[in-house]
Amino acid sequence: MRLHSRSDDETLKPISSMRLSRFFLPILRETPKEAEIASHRLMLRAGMIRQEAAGIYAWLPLGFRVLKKIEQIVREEQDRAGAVELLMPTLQLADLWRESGRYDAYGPEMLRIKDRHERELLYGPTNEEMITEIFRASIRSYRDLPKNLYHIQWKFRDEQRPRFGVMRGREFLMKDAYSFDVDETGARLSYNRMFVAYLRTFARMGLKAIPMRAETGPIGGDLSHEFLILAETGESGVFCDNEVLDLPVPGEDVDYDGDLSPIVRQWTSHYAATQDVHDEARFEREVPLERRLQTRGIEVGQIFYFGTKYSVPMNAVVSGPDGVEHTIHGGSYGVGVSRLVGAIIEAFHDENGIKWPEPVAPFQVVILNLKQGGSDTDPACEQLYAALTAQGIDTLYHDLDERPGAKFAAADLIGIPWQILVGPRGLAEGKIEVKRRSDGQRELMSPADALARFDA
RNA sequence: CGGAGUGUGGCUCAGCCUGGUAGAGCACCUCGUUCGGGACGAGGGGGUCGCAGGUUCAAAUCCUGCCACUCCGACCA
Repeated sequence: MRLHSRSDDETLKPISSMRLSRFFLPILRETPKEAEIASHRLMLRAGMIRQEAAGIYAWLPLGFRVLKKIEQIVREEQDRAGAVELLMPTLQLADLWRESGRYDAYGPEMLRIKDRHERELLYGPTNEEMITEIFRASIRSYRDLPKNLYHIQWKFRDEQRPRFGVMRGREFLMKDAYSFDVDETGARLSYNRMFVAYLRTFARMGLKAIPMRAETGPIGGDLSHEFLILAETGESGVFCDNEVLDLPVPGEDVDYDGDLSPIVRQWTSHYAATQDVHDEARFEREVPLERRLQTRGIEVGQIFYFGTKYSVPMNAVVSGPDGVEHTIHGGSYGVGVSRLVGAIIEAFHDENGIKWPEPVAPFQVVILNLKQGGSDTDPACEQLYAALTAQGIDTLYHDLDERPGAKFAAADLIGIPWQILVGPRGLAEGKIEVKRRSDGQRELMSPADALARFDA
């Protein structure tokens, strides 16, 4: 199988187009009874996931594509902000967690297992201990700081009650980054970099994510923000000044080495808090009545500054400019990558199915051959499919011998942003129809015009 | 972890109360007619009825235990 093709500009580009006849897309016509919320229902119906156990899902090809797209956006923005990717294992030694004191503190949410030698292991719910161990083994000088290391890896938290599909699974894919600085001043700069990176990350997925002051929970520390997207089905109650919805998101050219505090200040000066930390008196004092927004939200990320919580017990120190050892100041920064798949669907769907924002869509375009086997439609579809693929557009060609109605329903369900309808009726006039999934807008045009429109 | 439920073909469900050798719709296969918003007809394939015991001539159905899953609540990226 060819995995790559060489395009005109000599860069390697993966071939991501697909014929439905070769794909694996087990669409369900009826809604499985266990699915309560829209994203869970639609992910099951669209053949994106299959439940294997409570809170544990197999990612089928369509869902996997979206997961990968989201993961890549997260990765690009972490890299842009100066974080460095690595990959830590899912299994960790219990002894490592005894060093920080969390092995006993964490409770039954942590999955504990033993190997054949009776050694105690755990399936990592997070990686502060391990990254601190990795850091302290190699970094000795303040001159090597700051550092921010991250990985995108599967986590396991044995939730008492998993629900809402991938929004609250036990196994989930998370990006977790860890910053190391010589003092609190430096750590707060690292915190701000992640703050800004998160604003950009979620905006690139088409989401309005609002940073809110948060409790620090079992991770510890004294400075933390949760990033929530607003959705009625969210698990957290939120109170905020609706002006935060219109604040500008920093562009690609943001200087991560510069002073980011004005951006952070702008986003944090408006009232925004989850139910846990909500202060009604302050809310009423600071926000005029007409701007008070009380709704629900889905947490898609959280950032913490936790100081020396792990570096003290685990003895992570560097030599400072003064020649003496300084305990490093740390922060951790999580993004729920798999949760985002569900969260995005919650934000973008209608009664017919999903409406993917283009940056995370599993395909950009789906071609619907309205008369499979037609002497005019088949070659027209083949030409479009080949040309779009050559243009670098991820295209799904619905080439199954199904009735038009079934193809329309399937296309709406799986939510590809653009549908190209190729039928004998339009083709008789040399036209095909381009339909935008987000608003249903349709336009008749020639195949050549359609190709021009999608010329990246 | 408290409370409430559910396990019957891939999916949605009926059958269980009142035991008698397993059904429907959708999906799938074959043929034909169809074909711009989930077609129709005819024929066909597919199920250890969650698992293990027990009662009985006979268990999807009654009894006991276990397992899995779901929902409400408390808790969490």
